[in-house]
Amino acid sequence: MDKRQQLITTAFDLFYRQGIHAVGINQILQMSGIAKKTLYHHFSGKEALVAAVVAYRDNTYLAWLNARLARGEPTVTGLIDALFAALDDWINDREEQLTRFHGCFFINSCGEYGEPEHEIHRQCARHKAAVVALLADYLQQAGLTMPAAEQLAANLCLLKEGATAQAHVQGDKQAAINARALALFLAAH
Amino acid sequence: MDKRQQLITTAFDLFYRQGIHAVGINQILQMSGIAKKTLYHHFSGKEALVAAVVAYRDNTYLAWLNARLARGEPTVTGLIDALFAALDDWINDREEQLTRFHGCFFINSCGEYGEPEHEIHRQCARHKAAVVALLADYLQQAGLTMPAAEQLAANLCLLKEGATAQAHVQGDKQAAINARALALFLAAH
DNA sequence: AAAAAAGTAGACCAATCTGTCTACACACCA
DNA sequence: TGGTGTGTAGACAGATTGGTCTACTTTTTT
Repeated sequence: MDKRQQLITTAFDLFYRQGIHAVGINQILQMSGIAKKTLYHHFSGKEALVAAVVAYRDNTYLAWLNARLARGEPTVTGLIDALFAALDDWINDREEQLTRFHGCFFINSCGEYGEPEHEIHRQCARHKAAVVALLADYLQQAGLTMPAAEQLAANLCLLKEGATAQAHVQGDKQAAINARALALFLAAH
Repeated sequence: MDKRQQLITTAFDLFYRQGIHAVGINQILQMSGIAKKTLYHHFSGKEALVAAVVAYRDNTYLAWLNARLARGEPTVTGLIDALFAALDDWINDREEQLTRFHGCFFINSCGEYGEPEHEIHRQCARHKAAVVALLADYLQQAGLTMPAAEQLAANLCLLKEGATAQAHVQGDKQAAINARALALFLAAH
């Protein structure tokens, strides 16, 4: 078990639940049982750890979403079903690999690094772009031409972000189901 | 020139831009030029100040939204136009009273107070419910019956949250325009 | 077998955090 | 006239922050 990876996953758990600035280095060290020197051997400072944590979540989330989309039918409605079924599972804590739902980690992080010029903020923006691109790719494979696929992917992500925010802030556990209905309605023209 | 109010607005500006936990009491005091004793005279501690800041933003935002909705035509499409025109103005920094756009303060705050049981989180949830209720009220006045008005209001808010998140994280300045197109399409059946 | 890399515990540092306190000033009102 | 409420500046306290460092051990590679 790689100590570097242990630090990242422990830090992610704490950051995701409590926010980044609310969690201290010592808390991460204590919870993971790793020495301070080891942390500073792998990371130049807290900011570097934060960047690594965001990158880790980026990978984890994209891999999960990709697997869930691949599992569904390769049609537009099939992909919409797969997307919002996945979202529903996440929101209702049926996906252990994503940790207990506390909203979107990238949106949360942008709340703490509000300036768009900040590197952490940029990383989050890149993640969101990757999600749209992934979705557009699947939609294209389902028969949509490129401008239409990108357009629909962006709209589906808008619904996804909205549902995620509502689920977290308001505790609306059915947000994904509602969003799916809107998405299917939209796709049906 | 109420010192209490000065503290709240200064704290809001800093919290909104940098996040709550990233801003210290002393920074707020220095920026507002107010003595520490005065702060602790008005508030029992930082948490109480945070709560007051959230309540302040709750009032400000609802008042602004109410004014913008009242300005529009009292029809369903007129309200949708008014809602997303307001959102567009906010995102593109044409609304000074709301401070430069840094996403939704309530979503950001829930990122820092992730547990739904936390009082700050609850305050944010109540704000979101109030927004939905305000919108439902206007939709009802536009002729919709109660269950339909509430349903549409919730869906419009889902689009609004999605657009807000996309605008902040990805810097998508046209998010409100896109969301309006979806909303109008939805309302037209 | 030796060298290099990765690990340990925890003392230590300067800075910063929230919050307390003293001592004093001004305004308002009974 | 005297009390109450609101304000000031800033020293101070105790905890915690991110980060450095020494001295030592374990693991891996050559």
